[in-house]
Amino acid sequence: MANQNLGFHSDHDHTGCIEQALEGARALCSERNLRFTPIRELVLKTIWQSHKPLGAYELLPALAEAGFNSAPPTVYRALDFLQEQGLVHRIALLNAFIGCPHPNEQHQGSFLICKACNNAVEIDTDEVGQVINSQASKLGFIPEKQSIEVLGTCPECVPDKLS
Amino acid sequence: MANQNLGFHSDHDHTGCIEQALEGARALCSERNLRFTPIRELVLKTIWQSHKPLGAYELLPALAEAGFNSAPPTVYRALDFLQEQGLVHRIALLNAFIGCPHPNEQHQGSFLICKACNNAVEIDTDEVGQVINSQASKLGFIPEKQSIEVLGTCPECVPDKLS
DNA sequence: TTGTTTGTGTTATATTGTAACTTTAAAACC
DNA sequence: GGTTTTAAAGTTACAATATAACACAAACAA
Repeated sequence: MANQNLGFHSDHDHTGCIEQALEGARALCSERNLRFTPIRELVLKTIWQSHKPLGAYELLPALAEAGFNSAPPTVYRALDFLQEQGLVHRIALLNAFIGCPHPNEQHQGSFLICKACNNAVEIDTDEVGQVINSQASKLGFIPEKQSIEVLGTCPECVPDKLS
Repeated sequence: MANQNLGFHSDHDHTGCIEQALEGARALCSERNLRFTPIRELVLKTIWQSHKPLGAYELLPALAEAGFNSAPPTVYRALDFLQEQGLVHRIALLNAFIGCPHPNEQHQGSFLICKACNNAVEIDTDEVGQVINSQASKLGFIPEKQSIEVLGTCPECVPDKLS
């Protein structure tokens, strides 16, 4: 799957990202015999409108527009499903959700998050993740879920770039 | 400062942890010419009653008991102050706060969190933190704040220990 | 001691997330 | 095809977390 190592790039063809994500999700659900319902698809599609994490409540208007019930439980259920399947990640620092560019590979979902433009980019932390896990094991701790998130400023937003 | 490498140990003298934390905080504030007010002290002390992260609202009763105003802003202000000074960390995955055993050293605050008993232990992630930061830099990203949190099961709570 | 800054009191409300129950629609079975 | 079973969505109500805005008071600085 392409487009997964874009980094912070404002000038890519984002339509491609969306298409790929939806296509990938369809394939994945079909493989796993899961129902990729209209609501789930719409939520995923809305999340993929940008590379900015969206809050659950920001997804409600899209549901309303499409004629669905737009109460919180609806969107949280869809988000739960998408998270369980690895199609979206939740960013704890922001209470927000973002699409995963490679839902098939088993991984945690680590992010660089720009405070200025709000874009978030998923990074590969398999190696450091293993270091952390082995450190945990030494303390007798059995790790299950890891969350690595970095707040900062992306290259598009660094001051000198702007001047 | 002792007691900072306790790991998951249910049987330590916790009074020591509390005393040390408060003493350290007093020293730190005095050094930095900051006011360690009764409310700030009480909030810190309450947080240190255990090694379990506490939600902001769980701190309110202690304020009420001591005769202070116990509306949310009071506790959030104290928490903001304590966080700024590195005396407590916020655990994003839990929306909860925990005391920092070594507020003097510059660091991020990474945690192993037990889903069963809720205890959280701070771990040193300076090395992996640097790896992540250099990875970020390669993408032109300027990191500011890092959050590393691991959910799992602590040695006191692993099934075989219980049987 | 008079301003200025910092901390606290207070009210109200914003934001995020769930519980519990009903209704509908899809899938599985006969 | 019709019936049962299960999964998803609709709906209402509310819980949990966090902040805005303004009033007041105590500490500090000149």
